Amino acid sequence: MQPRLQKLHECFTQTHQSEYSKDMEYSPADLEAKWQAYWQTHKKYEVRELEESSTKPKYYALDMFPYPSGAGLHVGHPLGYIASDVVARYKRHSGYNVLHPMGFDAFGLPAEQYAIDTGQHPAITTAQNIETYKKQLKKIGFSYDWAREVITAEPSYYKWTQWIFMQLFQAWYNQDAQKAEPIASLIAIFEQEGNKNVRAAHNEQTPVFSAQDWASFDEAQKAMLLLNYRLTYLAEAVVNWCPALGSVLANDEVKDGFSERGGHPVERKKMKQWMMRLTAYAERLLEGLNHIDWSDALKDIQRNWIGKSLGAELAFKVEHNNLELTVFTTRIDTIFGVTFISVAPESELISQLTAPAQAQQVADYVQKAKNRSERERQADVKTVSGAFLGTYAINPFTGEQVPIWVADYVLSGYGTGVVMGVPAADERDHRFAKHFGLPIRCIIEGTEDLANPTEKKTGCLINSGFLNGLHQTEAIQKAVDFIQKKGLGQGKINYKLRDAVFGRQRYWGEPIPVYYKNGAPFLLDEASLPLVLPEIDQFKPTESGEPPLARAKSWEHQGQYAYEHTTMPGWAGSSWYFLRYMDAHNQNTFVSKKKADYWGQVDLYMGGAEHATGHLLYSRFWNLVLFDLGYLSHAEPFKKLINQGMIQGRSSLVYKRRDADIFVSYKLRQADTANDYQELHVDVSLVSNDLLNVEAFKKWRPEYESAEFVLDNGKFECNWQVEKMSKRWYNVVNPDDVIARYGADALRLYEMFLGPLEYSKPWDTSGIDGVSRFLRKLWRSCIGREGECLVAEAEATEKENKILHTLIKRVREDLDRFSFNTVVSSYMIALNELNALECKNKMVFEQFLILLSPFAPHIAEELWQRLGHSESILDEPFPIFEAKYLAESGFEYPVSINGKMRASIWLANGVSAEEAQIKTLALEKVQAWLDGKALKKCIFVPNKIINLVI
RNA sequence: GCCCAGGUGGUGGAAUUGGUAGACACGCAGGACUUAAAAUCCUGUGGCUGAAUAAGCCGUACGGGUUCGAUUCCCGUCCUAGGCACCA
Repeated sequence: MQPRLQKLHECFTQTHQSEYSKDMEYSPADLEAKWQAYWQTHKKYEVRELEESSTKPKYYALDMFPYPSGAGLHVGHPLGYIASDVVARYKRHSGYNVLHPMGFDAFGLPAEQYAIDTGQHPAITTAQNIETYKKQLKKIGFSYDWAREVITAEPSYYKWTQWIFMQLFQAWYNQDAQKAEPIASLIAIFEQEGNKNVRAAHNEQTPVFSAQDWASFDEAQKAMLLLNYRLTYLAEAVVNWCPALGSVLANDEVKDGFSERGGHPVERKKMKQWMMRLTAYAERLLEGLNHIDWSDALKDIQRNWIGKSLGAELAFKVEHNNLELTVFTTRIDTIFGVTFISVAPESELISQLTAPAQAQQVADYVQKAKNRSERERQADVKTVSGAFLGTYAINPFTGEQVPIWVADYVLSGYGTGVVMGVPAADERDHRFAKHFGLPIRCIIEGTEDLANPTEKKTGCLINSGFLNGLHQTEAIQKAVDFIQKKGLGQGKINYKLRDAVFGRQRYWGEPIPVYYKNGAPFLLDEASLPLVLPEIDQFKPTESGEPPLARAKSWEHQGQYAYEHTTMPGWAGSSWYFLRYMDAHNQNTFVSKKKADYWGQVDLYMGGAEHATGHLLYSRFWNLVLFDLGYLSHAEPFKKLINQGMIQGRSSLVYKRRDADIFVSYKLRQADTANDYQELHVDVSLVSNDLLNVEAFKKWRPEYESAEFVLDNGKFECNWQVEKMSKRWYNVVNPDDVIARYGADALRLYEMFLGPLEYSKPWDTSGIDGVSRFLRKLWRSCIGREGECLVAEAEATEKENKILHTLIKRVREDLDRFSFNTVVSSYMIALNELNALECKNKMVFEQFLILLSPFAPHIAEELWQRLGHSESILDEPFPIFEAKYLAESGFEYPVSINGKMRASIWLANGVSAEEAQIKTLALEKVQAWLDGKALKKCIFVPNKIINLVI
């Protein structure tokens, strides 16, 4: 614990452990340690796969495992863990065989950056951080089966990450079968007929060869050709290069031209890289979303990222040339509005398309456009630039001549890298045409008089030949039919999704199990896995810019062939860890088919939405590949997924006058407009209920030792604001401190009580008093001042049963819809009501404790024992709701007049509408409101409401 | 710019299918117990008018609409957070 908190903490623990001995007083520190030790020694959370004869259904509750950072956990991290633990425990009470594991995503940049700075091996830093995390997690009382812990950086784990890489390498995507197949079946086709007729996901510039050609190739040539088809392949590609990190990054690791980790600038660079053929699965990744229970928001993020668009590809002939330009468009219906064609600056056709007179100008422009960094291009999206090539293409629909331009708004990587310019229907084309004075031809009815015709994008077509009068969908259909009949092109689906870069020029990652022979990559034997990360003297790149692994001494395959020097990215290990938990110690395979089939899909996956386009996409991809190859029986790994919100910090702010060392209490500052104030963040541990502990503040900030503090009514009030929990704002709250003061049960209850799981909400430590009070109240309801048990066997009264069953109903219903916050409040309501009745019924409290135990397992175990049980509460069946206890003989109806609640009336069940009306009208209050006016209508909804219209 | 989610007291939030808006909790105010404090318990607490624990008016971002009845459904506007962003 930080020293400044130490004092505060001592002060609190003193008051809490005052006059009573431990047996009498609710003392979370003691009983939580006791039960955590009990669970561990009795292995209460170790789970086994069950025999087929067992009737217990399985349930797999999973948390996104953490990257163990040096800072340790703050109270925001366990939010999702607590929720999934509540579900895991609830399912266990409900008779499920529950798998609830935890592990660590242990490869990653921070440990490596630290290694570069200090020379400390990242394995050591990582191991230390994992220890800290585990200690913190264990204090919260999770029901994790630690015997199944996985750590991605351990050779026994990454052996299988490498093995999966090998499966991807040895597979190709058969588009006829719509699935991955072993590469052997592709080689068989090549031997038979070459690659002419193969329908496979492959690289663009794959040469065409015959069976004879294939037979004549040597080993290295064959290896290079097969790379064009493998699901993981080595290719020259434009990648996101981050000079500060010395590594390439995947698209999801780059945000607005900066690296997501560290915020360093990222450049586009052409490099030879290991890639994953993610695009082969674009359609299935999209389609699979329809079969899983994820939030629509998250599915939308993935859908947008995959970016499917339906369109058409068609060829424009180039004048005085044999070339054809193929364009991709989603609006082929606007073809009659084409007034120019533009190609991307990266296009290899430019030199052939450029007229000699324009050559210099075009070369200059292309050079300039290529030199612009990704960041520059993104920064001024609105700047229009381009150059005329001096040549023309022919619009196949009209036979018209249209000029060909090069323009940097055209992306080489999307579609065909050629755009048909329709300035009357597309904003970018419009901007371009305006800037260069190209003609704009309106082709949609009602746009002729608009200053900017692109404001109206749909409507009846005009000036469009045989498409005139048609609407968008019909016109597209007719135009596509036309180009297909004429052989000009065809309907085409396009995806934004790109293949994922898989190599990283870093040390702290899984070595890629590949060596090079005659320049071609070859896989290691399965028997030589794992390929262990070699020791190196420094963790930096070599002087010549090679990745750190190039520093490894005599690290060669069979003593002669160089190993691959890049390592796998952070997402490799996390793309399959959920499978390893099922069979964590298997030495023979990554997961046995039997166990994978037993546990099947993850029933509940809890984690942050920030992984939407990274981890959650890559995991689905690997799972699909393993499914295709027959290792798994389910295509989608995560059946239900919940994104917990972020816990934000609640920062405390004080105000200091700029002209002097004078701090002024918040409200006085607000009233004072004459002076200018500086706003300062203060550590939230120095503030309680927005009141600053001035003496503690002076100790924390010695430079203000002699500053003046202007108090308001003897108190110094702070302002507050919600922002990200971060050391920088001094608003980080450590769960260890909260547990030391209130206990893990209170922490668990409070995190759930804060609000709906999916919401982001601020952490306000003062609110935890409420749940802490609730737990103490519960304790005192069961345990007397001498430590004696206060509850006894008795027949429960009608009222007690009603309270209990109301609670059972709410807890079950709310847990089934993952509404954790309302469950906590229903515990409070029930306890308040039982206490009002002075209930001391043993059965009622026993049932209450079982209902509570998923949220507050320690106190539930302790009181369960003190109520006379020798067995743990963990496997007690969850209470069953019985409607008979809630039955009422009537209902207290609210009576509203013209929709406003004015009175109420108790009516027996089964009362007729007529009788209800008569009785309601007889009410004095109703008579006063009627005031002689006629009743127009009476609405009677049984057990809901009576509404009188006058 | 586009897509998506949301906007309810001083604060976190509740109201599951359109049916008593503000449950539960924090905070605040007052009281009891105590030498005192802590802890505990009790009472009050959306705003306005009012002496009132009489009565009424207003009130779920704002403006309309549908309905006997709208926090909930529909249309428009504003704001906040997230995602995407020359994707043809």
